[in-house]
Amino acid sequence: MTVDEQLALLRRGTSEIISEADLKRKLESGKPLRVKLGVDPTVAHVTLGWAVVLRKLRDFQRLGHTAVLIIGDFTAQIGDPSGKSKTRPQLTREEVQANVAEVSKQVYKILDPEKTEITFNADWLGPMGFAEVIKLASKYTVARIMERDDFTNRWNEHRPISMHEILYPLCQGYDSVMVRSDVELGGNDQKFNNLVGRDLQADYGQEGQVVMLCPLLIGTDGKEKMSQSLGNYISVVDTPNDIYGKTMSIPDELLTNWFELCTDLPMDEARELIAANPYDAKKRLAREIVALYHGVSAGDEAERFFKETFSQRQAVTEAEDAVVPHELLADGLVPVANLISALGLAKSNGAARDLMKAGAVSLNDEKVSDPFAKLPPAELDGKILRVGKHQFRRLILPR
RNA sequence: GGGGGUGUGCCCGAGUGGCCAAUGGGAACAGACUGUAAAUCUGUCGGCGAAUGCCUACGCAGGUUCGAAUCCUGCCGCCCCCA
Repeated sequence: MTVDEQLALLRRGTSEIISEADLKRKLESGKPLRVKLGVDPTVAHVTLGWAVVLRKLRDFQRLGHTAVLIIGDFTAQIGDPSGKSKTRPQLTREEVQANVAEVSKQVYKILDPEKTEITFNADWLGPMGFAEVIKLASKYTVARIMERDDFTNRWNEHRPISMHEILYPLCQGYDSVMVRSDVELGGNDQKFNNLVGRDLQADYGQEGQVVMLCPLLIGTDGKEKMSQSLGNYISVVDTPNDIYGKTMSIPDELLTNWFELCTDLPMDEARELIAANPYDAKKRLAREIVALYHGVSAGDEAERFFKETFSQRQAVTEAEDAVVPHELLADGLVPVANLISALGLAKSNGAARDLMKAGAVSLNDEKVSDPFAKLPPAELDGKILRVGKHQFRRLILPR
């Protein structure tokens, strides 16, 4: 593959490359590049949003380069100032490692483990002395730090900015120095942080990294960036039916964005599909995404399930098994509301009853709208309990 | 260091002694419609409970009162002005 062809591949799904000339030069050098990606250790799932950059990273790997994942176990304690500036939960090293073990399984659905390095930034940020911190801080000016949107806005709106938040970009930038990254990938919201890395590397006598930014994937709510904390996400380990269904629920306006960032379908084809019929295009999108993480046949299967269940409204006949807890069997009649909350399908008994009143609960396609309904176990066994649009369970009696 | 202001449920934001689990808007969830889209309409929206009920909640801790989100004291956070 020529360098220009490589560039074309790498460009898809990115919004900015700083600078493309630098990237081209690095590719031409022929040496394997170290491509850095910062990872938040507090997340538990690889979402499609995160997958956007991971997939880009995989493109690099296919071209022979090395992915360098930096687990931000130290920086997580500070919390990225962007967004709502909420302090993140502090995790111990052990918790972080357990988390990382779990998440990396998901990450390797996309990345090639052979070409992936995983490092923890507490390894170098943790032991730094105050003098070293001061030295690092001296490399950057307040004026430059304040260029960051989030800081500018908060400053103008008289909202607080803590000193430690100002150091956050420096921590991330220092990571780049420590791993000697050639390229750093990130979402658009990481532009400032990643540019600090590029600058700091120069200060430490290294060649500045190329900064590659991907647009943020809008979540299933159609409004905010996809994120776990907002609950508007699809995880790559969601079941095929869930991935398919959640994808079908995104607003039409997101189609172009999602095709570009979540699939490998050529964009000309995607645009044609969308122009022809958004609904059919969305089905194609959903099928493509399922296929990416569960295989082509899973995509077809999910589409069939969706069509039968939602388009044709056939009764659902297959669902995850759920055992009726034996304590609910004690007096011979099972209160349905309690069953629903016990199975985690509603937050509380009260919430379950609210759902029943609203007509959101059914057993084998028959509505159970009496909030105090109690049924003999025999009438539950083997039946499909449905709560809301997309929660299904096949009820099993304990033996 | 001095002076002023402010702190309410997921968010914004009313509420200045009882009728307040707390008006309104947004979000969220559910129902109808539908393409599990959009738009629209309807319902729910602190927890437990079958319930007239109980518990928890209006920054935190105390106090006044028969009774406080509302009054008092102290503390904490945040903002503004001055130094």
